[in-house]
Amino acid sequence: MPSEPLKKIGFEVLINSMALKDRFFKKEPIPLKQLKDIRKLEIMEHFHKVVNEYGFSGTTLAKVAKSIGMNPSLLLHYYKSKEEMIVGFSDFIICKYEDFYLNRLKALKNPKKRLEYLIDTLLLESGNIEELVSDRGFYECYALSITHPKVKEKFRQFYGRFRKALTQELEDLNEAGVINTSDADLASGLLIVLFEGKDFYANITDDDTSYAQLRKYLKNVAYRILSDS
Amino acid sequence: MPSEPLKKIGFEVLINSMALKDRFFKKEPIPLKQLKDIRKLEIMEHFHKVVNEYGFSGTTLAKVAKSIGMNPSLLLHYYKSKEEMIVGFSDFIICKYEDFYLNRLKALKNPKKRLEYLIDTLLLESGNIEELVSDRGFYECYALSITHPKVKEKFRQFYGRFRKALTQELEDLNEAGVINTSDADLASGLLIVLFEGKDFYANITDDDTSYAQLRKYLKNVAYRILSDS
DNA sequence: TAATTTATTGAATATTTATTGAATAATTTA
DNA sequence: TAAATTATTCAATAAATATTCAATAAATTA
Repeated sequence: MPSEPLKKIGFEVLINSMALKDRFFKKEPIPLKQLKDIRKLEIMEHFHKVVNEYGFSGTTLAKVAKSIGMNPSLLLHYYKSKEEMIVGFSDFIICKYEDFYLNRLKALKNPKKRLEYLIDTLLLESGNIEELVSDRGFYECYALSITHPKVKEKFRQFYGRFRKALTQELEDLNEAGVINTSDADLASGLLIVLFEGKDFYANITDDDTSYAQLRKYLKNVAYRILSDS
Repeated sequence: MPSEPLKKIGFEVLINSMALKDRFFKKEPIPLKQLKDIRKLEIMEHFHKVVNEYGFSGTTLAKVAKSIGMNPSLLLHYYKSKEEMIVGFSDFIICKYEDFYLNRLKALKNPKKRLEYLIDTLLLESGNIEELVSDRGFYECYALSITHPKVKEKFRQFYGRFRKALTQELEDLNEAGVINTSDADLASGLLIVLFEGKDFYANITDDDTSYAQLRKYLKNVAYRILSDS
């Protein structure tokens, strides 16, 4: 029995629906409409892999295709051009971040737990989401966004949402009495700066224990600032 | 009269010696040994220009050569390969940063002035060194450093020096009584995190006044943390 | 089942790429 | 001045690039 088609599939949906991919790999029949989205996701994942290793400058359609075991021409059946793939990749990367840093927070209820989780994920955790290494793909996109209007807009929209959500969260925590900050908007800006600065730092040091100490210190700094206006 | 040849010219020297370049543009005769270094600097400056616009992926020898008005083959006379140009470019970028953020500090004497200058340059100033826009070239190099051992090492060395110098500076300021921090090393780490986070933020917002407020807030945060252990 | 749309392959292509080597001009060294 | 080194230009090249097109297979729709 074919599962009903998803109305509008973005990466948000697909990333969390590994069931589809499983069926794909088990060679079970998949409706075309879903196949399209699975293929696009598959392409993005391997694009990510290749960019992480070679950067945009070393990422060719041939390499991506080979990584999937797919005919290079097929890539251009799902993405009209390499340019479109790159823009799509920015969406993909941003989606991953948004899912990890925002959507997870929504699950927790207890204010104190929320605060702890928030600060720990943002400041105490090291490096990158899934892997231990820094995510070159992300910084490639960020660098691109500096001159690429479309990609820049995507980043600005994302960080706009990010900051807004953080501000709201801080206001809630304020209300709940677990922090005490007079300006949640400024404080959320500080958190993002600390967060991105911390991730940046991950790649420019090889002293793991010193870096761990620094993150602990950043956490304390955040608590100090948040607990007193 | 030909000026005597510089013993060992790195970018550090050349960047601050525009006199040589002036003579170059006035078509005055220049000794070969100096020409070599001027040419290499010239190539790096135009490489920077092109990378800032197109990223590494769009930067070709042809474009760089055209930007200078130089024969493409001549590029490879001064840099053996494109790879060597890219590695040289990382040096060039790091040199610029080091000159701007470290060497300038050494000029000032009065402790209070030094503190002000330090925090203002690191946290209050917006965006990038010379231009108003973020420096794509810098982030291209940073992204490259994630997978490129040589470039990574250059970045680590630089930030190692940066942090060490900051720590020393904070200890001096501590001694002079203008700040009061129990761990200058951790505090210097915090400053770098704030600094890089702030620069990162420049490109992901279009609200100039809000960004200015945030930088002012970061400055205050830094003073608060530095003035009390 | 028939018609139509989508998926996939493979070959072909025009352009661009970094790099090389030969030849000439200019400059330095002896 | 003569010899040697360096700067510069130009033409050539081999490899790789994204993209296109035609052909076939599979799935959807009618």
